[in-house]
Amino acid sequence: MKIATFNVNSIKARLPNVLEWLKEADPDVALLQEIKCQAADFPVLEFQSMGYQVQAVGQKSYNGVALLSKQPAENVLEGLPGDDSDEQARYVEATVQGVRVASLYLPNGNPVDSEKYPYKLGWMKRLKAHAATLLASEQPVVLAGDYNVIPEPRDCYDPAAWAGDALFLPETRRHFREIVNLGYTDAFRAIHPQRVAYSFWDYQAGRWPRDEGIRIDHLLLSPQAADRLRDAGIDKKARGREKASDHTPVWCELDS
DNA sequence: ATGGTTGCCTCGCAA
Repeated sequence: MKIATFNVNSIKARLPNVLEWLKEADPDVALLQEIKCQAADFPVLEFQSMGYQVQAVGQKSYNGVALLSKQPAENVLEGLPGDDSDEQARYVEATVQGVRVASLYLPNGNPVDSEKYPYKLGWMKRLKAHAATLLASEQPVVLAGDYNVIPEPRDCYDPAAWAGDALFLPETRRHFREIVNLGYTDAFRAIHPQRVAYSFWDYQAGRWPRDEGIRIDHLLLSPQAADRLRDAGIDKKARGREKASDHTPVWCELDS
């Protein structure tokens, strides 16, 4: 079972790109972030014609997540539990073939002296609480998406330059580590313990041609999912296309 | 040197 996550940075602007990637990568489940449209405006038919069912949670202009699956998505949960007043479209979760999968778009948090950083940390606390609840179910769980967290210095082309950024502050990394230490496995890091690889390259300042990126898109696996982890990787090809997103897909393969 | 780019769909904000 192949599960992939991809921050598409607008599904409307990226549709040909995403369809091409889907055709080549052929994941069983594709978790998308930053669709940047309302659910009603998501191009459902294009994905259905490729054999995918679509669960989309969106809002106008910003954020938005989707869960595409070849097999039915059951018990769909829209929105991260823990704050009914949070109206940002950043979370969708469902069960596909017995695996609980989530597409999440964790808040960026910049600038750190604004209300955005406490919102990010609050969202991470809610995610930790929910991740703990999911662990108690003892089912395979895959929490995938754009975490907007650089876990370690080696996941960044220039840690010093990012020292004060919301994606790399010690407080941010500590919150991420707390979720992992509940008992989750970073799929890419488990398969490639020594590899330096990135999932995001800024459009600006020639970051992509210089391979100056950061690794912020992750798949976190519960023990029952990690037991089945066969392979994982980052698809750099998508970032090199015309009209590319600033992110590239990250994936894992679970034994059936 | 505080640069530069993309997408939203407004004349700035978010990333």
